[in-house]
Amino acid sequence: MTDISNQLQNLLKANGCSLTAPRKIVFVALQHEEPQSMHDIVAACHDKVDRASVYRTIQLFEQLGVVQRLQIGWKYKLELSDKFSTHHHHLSCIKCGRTIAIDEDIALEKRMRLLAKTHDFLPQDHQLEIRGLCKLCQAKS
Amino acid sequence: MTDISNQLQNLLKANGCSLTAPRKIVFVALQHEEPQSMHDIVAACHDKVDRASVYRTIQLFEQLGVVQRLQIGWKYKLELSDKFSTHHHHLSCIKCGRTIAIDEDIALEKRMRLLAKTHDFLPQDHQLEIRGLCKLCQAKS
DNA sequence: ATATTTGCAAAGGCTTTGCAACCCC
DNA sequence: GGGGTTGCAAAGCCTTTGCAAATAT
Repeated sequence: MTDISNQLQNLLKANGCSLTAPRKIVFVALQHEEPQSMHDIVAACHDKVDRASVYRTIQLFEQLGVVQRLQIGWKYKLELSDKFSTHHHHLSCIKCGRTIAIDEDIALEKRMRLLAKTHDFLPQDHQLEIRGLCKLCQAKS
Repeated sequence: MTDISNQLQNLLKANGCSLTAPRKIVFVALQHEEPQSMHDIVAACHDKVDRASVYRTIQLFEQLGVVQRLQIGWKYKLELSDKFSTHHHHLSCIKCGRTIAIDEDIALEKRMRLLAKTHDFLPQDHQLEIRGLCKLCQAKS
């Protein structure tokens, strides 16, 4: 068992749940470069996990902070949260719909912490989406 | 007619649409301190605009950049976009669900522009959500 | 007069739920 | 054995669409 799925198993166990075969399959399906729609994930589990179970698993994962929802344009997508992948932000192209992940930026994170502090807010996690045109789509227009 | 609804009318006109009574009502419903769910907006238009027309109007407004969707926790909400309100970001409390708007922060915006630039990305607009505990909920725990 | 917009009702999708069978500890 | 899980099918939402009537320019 890999480190990461071990971590998942522990997290589940700590909450009285177990790492079952269907959950493993959903977890693997989530390991994808770009954020995916629920439809994508169901498709990626095709014939192996029932749609309802995928929904239930995603819901559980979200409660445990394994997965997070992103608003990409007009629809939401899912991806592993920071605990299970590296912290990053998104550039999403309004033309081709592609999402580019960008690494964490220390200066940005610092500034955000400061902002939260000025509002007596205790930050736990955050999400940044920059919408615009990607390099390829700029070239096309 | 106020400046702002004049601006809306011009924008609609420029796209071959008109500022009808139902659209005005939806626009007014959108002028709310916190981002609202579709359900809230339909309710705010109660008995005056049909649900389908609210959906059509919101869709149109989104295409024209009047309205934007936010992912607040597990559901999306709607609010007027920067053109029709001041640019800001959100602190959303994972306990009480309240959303606090925070003003634009020059340093942050600058940093984001830089980030986009390093990725040859042409930014048009962005959205930041910081999740955590608000002052009141921190006090409670 | 013509094109746009609306309400109503019905269709379509997406998501959740009830329940019996199944699996894990 | 007992609680957590799953698949299946059905129910429930949320959202979109077709169409005739109403409205705007």
